[in-house]
Amino acid sequence: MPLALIDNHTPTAAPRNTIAPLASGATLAELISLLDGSSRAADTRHEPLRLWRVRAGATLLHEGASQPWLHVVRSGAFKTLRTAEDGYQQVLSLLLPGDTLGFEALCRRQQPASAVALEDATVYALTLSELTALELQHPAFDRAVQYALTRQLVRCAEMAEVMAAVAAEARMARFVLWLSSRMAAQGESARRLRLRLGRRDVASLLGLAHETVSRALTALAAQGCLRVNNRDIEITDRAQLQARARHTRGFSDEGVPVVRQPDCVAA
Amino acid sequence: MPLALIDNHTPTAAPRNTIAPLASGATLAELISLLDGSSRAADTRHEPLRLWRVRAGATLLHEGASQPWLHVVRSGAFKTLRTAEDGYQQVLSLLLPGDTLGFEALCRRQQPASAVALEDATVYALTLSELTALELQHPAFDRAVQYALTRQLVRCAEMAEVMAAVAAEARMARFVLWLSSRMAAQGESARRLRLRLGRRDVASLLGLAHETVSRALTALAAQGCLRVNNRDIEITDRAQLQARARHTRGFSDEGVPVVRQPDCVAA
DNA sequence: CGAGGAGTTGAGGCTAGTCAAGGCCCGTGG
DNA sequence: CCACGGGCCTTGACTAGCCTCAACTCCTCG
Repeated sequence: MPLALIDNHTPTAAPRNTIAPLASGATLAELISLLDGSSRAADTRHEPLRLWRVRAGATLLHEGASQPWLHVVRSGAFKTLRTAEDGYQQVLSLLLPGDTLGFEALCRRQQPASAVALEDATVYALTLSELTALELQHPAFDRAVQYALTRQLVRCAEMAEVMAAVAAEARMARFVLWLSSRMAAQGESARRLRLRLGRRDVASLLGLAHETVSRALTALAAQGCLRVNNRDIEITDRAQLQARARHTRGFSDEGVPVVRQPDCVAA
Repeated sequence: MPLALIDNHTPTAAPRNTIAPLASGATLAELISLLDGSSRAADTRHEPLRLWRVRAGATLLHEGASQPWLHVVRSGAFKTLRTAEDGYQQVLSLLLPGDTLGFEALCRRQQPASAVALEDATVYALTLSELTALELQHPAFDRAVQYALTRQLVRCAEMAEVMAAVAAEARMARFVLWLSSRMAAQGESARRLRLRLGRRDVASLLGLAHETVSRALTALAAQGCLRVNNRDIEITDRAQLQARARHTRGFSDEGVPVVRQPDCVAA
């Protein structure tokens, strides 16, 4: 059933189908290795997994819609966003291959956020019942899903740490470092990376004005930490970039001894 | 239950055992209902689940330690924090009953953050192998764990939205509303709530100066949104508080009715 | 070629961080 | 018993960083 969902981000008519099923056979083993980050190409069994191609700019998930589909990003990138009642679009996260999409529906009736493809992408598409059935049949898949979910929890805490930086330059530096580590985890270069988001989206994600994002990037470039060309960033001095990331306003250094006490428990 | 227990935050030697096993028999059904938020008291089978009592101020999880224990908060509250190399303690999250603790170890060798009890608490304690065994034996438990993990993902996105508010007063207002909704989900009052964190911890969590937190609270109180007494907060005008939460700098309340979609489905 | 969006840069005002002092509540110890 | 000390919280004054507004350039696309 070739269902063609149409994105609504253009006030004019959407010309082509921006989301379409992909015929290529996808194996469960590939999905599992994608979820838990391992690169093992296990069994070659040919499970009938649904695969979708999503065009850049298309909206895969619609905020507020009760969405029956659960996704895992296979290639490409997405941003999630919530639109306030005044129309402001708050960017909430950046999703890369291996990340889950729409699993929030497991505990909420409606999707809490929209998901928009930042570039052409492919995603696995499962229904809730398919997910539970696969989990029951394949314990390895079950663990892989848990692995992916907890990994995203870790990512979330990392982003909280990025956001908690008080100074704009530090926040920007932390975000670049965070993205770098994510790219490294994907097997891509940790030095040269591509900002998939526009300045306005980065600003929204970091809670800054987009002019401040631009200024922070040029400032970091002027200090020799980065080389910036539009959305392409090269980290030229990682150590100094990390120093800038630490730099909270006023709190430079304090020798606070860390108390290390084991609150132990008898087994 | 009496809530005004004094915390022993003395950095000197911990006198007594601050974490101790609890003999009370805990059922798997109770844990499942705790995880997925339902209140059904299902089967009365007496599974030998480990239960710990944690004194206020005690550190349940140590950052960096390879921790074999996975926890689910049964009562009380925790904060998670990461200490930077300069000694600054960054508060990352606030955990309440039903939240998981330490599951990040499922995809990381080390605990990414410490967890400190804000008040006397009880937690379930499982080893990784016990978790997987229980999940294999009891599909309901497996789904409950997934439910809890995705719920925490949703919470994480909510916190990102709180943090993304540019104005300090708006950020504070959003945090109070967020906490209120969490307390309501716990079955407690959404109007009168108790900040479990000190001003300094709230400031750290929100990325503000603790003086700013204090000022924002008094400002919101002066506007009639709140009544503040130390860590006890009463929401006196929820509508105005929500208006303040929307208030991003410059984008004041212009009546721009864009799209009015139903906020939530019944029950 | 014009339109429009994205990015950059500058000027100015105001928020919020910083430093400092004081009040309050609790603990300890004289 | 009260003085003392050390937290936590509050308030004030000052200042700097960031948001706002407003240009301008560059690039893409129709």
